[in-house]
Amino acid sequence: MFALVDCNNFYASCERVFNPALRLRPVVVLSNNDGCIIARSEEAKALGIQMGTPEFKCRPLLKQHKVAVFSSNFALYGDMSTRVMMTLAALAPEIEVYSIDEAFLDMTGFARFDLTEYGRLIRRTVKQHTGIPVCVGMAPTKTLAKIANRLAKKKPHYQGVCVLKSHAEIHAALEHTRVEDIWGIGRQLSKLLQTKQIESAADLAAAPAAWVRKHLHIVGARIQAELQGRSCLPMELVRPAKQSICTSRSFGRNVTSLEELQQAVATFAAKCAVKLRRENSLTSLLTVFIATSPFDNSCERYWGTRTASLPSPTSDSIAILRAAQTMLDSIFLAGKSYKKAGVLVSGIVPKEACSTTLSLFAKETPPANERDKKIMQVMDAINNRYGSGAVRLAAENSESWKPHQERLSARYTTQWDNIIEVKV
DNA sequence: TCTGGGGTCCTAGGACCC
DNA sequence: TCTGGGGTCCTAGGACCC
Repeated sequence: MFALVDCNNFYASCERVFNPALRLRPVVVLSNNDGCIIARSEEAKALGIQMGTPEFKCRPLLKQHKVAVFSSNFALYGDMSTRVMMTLAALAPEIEVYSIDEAFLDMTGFARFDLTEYGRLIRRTVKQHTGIPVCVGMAPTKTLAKIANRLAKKKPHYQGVCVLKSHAEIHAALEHTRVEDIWGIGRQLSKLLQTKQIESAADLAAAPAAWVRKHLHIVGARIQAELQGRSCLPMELVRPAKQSICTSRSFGRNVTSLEELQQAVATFAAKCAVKLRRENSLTSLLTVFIATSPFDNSCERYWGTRTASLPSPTSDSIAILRAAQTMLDSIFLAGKSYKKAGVLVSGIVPKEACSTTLSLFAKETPPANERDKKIMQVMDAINNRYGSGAVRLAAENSESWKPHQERLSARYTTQWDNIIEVKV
């Protein structure tokens, strides 16, 4: 058996934990740059506010119902996530952290327990330790556990815990689940399935296997097997190293000058390098992109992108930044209003794998490499102790392009001097 | 005025190898 | 009339996830 534990309206719930007055009010959380609504409390959902709606489009509604609106505060959500996961890790032999607000638990060996009762214990414990409400779904495969979790959330009579064990329970759940609500079936595949009159999860489970394999490929075949109770997706206990790392932002206002783009790209490049070092990885491929707004109909959209391989794999902020700046120069077109930029590193290799690999043509000699490595170590150490941004490269600057974050709550759990902001 | 960010996997097709 | 068989690697594009 697998359990899927999923936090309810996670970002909105995080804001509520530290501001109990919000318990009686609808709450929404915005995406970066205060653009779209990406999390809603139950009350906000009841008002008809849709996921992904631009904030400005529902501003009157938000105001009318006195909705509490927050900028996204990832320092807070990330830390709260860690606390939830640590609590869950103590409640099961194995845990797979699937996303910031979800984890699979291995329930093998729990057969002699009352699983529903155990699910309630999980809910109570997470709520007590962190203040975050969660729902629990349990079933013989991950895909079925996802379905169980969805029912636990949607049907009040489950009281937050749904266990699908017997054939009858599973079949009833599949009949009440539409194909587009199955984990791994998105908009396109749903459309295809509709044309074949496959509308419920039960229909998909019963569909001819050869047809599924041909049109939904290997991924769809796996989903079908999982719906039938054959487990194909094992627990993944260690997170594999990332294959690519991207840092990108929409700008708070239009940016036209190369200088401002250079500052943005430098900031993103340096952030990618920090993420790489945290992963103990090196990159060998760098992509830089800049883009105009997709919503501005007055001019044609420009998406400038360039990818280049680096002379040797690196996680050095300075080396990555230099390469990124050169690439930016080659895609910059004067006279355009840029709304977004980003840096992506790929071709990632583990640090140990190439500690001794030197480039045949590299300009820097090994002593210079060693010196730069030490600089990065010192920078990381200072930033870990005194907060990120305590020291940074001079080229990094977010004065002019900084995204909007006008309704940011405090970093209640990661910043000492923010603790006093707690209001009861 | 105003519309997010960060990932993964799979497939098909082309280039290339012997 | 007629031109093998079996691979790998890379990339672009599409689909999906949170």
